[in-house]
Amino acid sequence: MTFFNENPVTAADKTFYQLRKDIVEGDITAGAKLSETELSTKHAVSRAVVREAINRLESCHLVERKANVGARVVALTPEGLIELYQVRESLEGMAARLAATNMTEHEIAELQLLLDSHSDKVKTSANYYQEAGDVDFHYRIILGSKNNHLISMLLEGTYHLVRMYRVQLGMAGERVSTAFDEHKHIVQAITNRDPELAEMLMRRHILYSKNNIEQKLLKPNNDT
Amino acid sequence: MTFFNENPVTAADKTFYQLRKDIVEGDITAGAKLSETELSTKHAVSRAVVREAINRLESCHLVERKANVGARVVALTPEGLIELYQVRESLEGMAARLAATNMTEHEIAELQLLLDSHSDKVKTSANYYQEAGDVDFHYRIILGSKNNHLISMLLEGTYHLVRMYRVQLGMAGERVSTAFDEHKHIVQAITNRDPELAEMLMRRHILYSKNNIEQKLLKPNNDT
DNA sequence: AAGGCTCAGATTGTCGACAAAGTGAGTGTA
DNA sequence: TACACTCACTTTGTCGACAATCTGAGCCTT
Repeated sequence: MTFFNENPVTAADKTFYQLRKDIVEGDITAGAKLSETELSTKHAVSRAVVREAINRLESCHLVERKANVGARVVALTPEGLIELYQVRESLEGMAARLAATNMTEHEIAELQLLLDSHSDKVKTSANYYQEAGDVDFHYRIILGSKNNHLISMLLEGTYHLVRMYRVQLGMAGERVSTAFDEHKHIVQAITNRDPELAEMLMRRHILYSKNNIEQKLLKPNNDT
Repeated sequence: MTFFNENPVTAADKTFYQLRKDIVEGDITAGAKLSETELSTKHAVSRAVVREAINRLESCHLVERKANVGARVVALTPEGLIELYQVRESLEGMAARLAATNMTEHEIAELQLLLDSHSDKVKTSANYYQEAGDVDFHYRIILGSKNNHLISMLLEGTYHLVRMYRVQLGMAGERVSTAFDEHKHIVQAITNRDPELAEMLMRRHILYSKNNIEQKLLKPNNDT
């Protein structure tokens, strides 16, 4: 999974990417305090570098910072996840709308190919899809919007948070076959250059995911 | 015009707010280079403080930074403005939708009052409205969504950029009376607790503004 | 015992200096 | 003249130390 413009050139970059990875994947536990001195010794860099990294994490809404007190990793709450999906619905819906007009024929053809390759895998190893394929699909449509603000908001902000929730609340490999069908219809709308339908289908797609997650969160004691 | 959580407690805060103001209002010209040493002497703080301020400006998409080269104020392009309005349409549409369910009766009543007070002013001094009233109106609906991600995205990011375009391309006091009617209808939909209509009306409202701006940008030589 | 105060310890905020990388004028060569 | 290289200068990146602020344990007062 390769993300938007990730070539660490400076020490602050590397520290930022490393910390982000640790937070998203739960190696740094949610709600934990980020001590600047501690992190600077651990990563063998100066405190200034760590401070810059933490500032960037704050911009991504992955940590919260209070003046003269310090930074904490954000807490994972059901409400936070719902809020995130509402933002996704709005932004990715617009992305799909724009993609329907702005994607090149070549890009659409490649999107079709991606879907075809998933078509096989979804039958064999179901959990593969949700993990990487789903991200890849949404990723391409976001880029296809050609709207730089939209792209950076989603790829530098929202998406890492969504992944943090997914990884740490352990919600992978769900709703696979239906989600795949929804993807197919979205691509169809984009192929037909139908912006309004593409947006509506994308919004429905994300809304369904949200409802699915909401259900799980409201009755979490079904696996005992 | 009071914005979201603006109490400068640290030197970096003050420098950030000052620089943001200077950039948005054009005192630091668009595309200009931000020299760390120069700014540190001018604002009488250390370079570390200026660096933190610039990093935060980058998070707001007000400046762009290249490693080992420096930071420049973003350029103002017609395309950039269009992109911004597309994002606004999407996010503020969702904000209106959420506000229709999440605003309290009291908040709605105050919104009505705000509109009534504008009703007078729009007849007397037309340019007042666009300047502060419009911002205030959208501001309240954004807060009314009660979605913290949405709120911070719009209030810390998008809105300052929009204002930068407005101030520097000088597009105030336009489309006032029609915009006012649109505001009225949006409030009506929220009062009726009709999320879908509220979203649709808000999107239309922003779309009309976008089209209006687009027209002006495409034929800018109508005032000679 | 409950509540407020003091002060030492720890943490963050700020600073100036050094290291590393980029920039551009000037020179030399074809 | 056009092009490429050199090298000094400027700017950014990183560092360790000092100043300002917060935290919490212990003590005092009521």
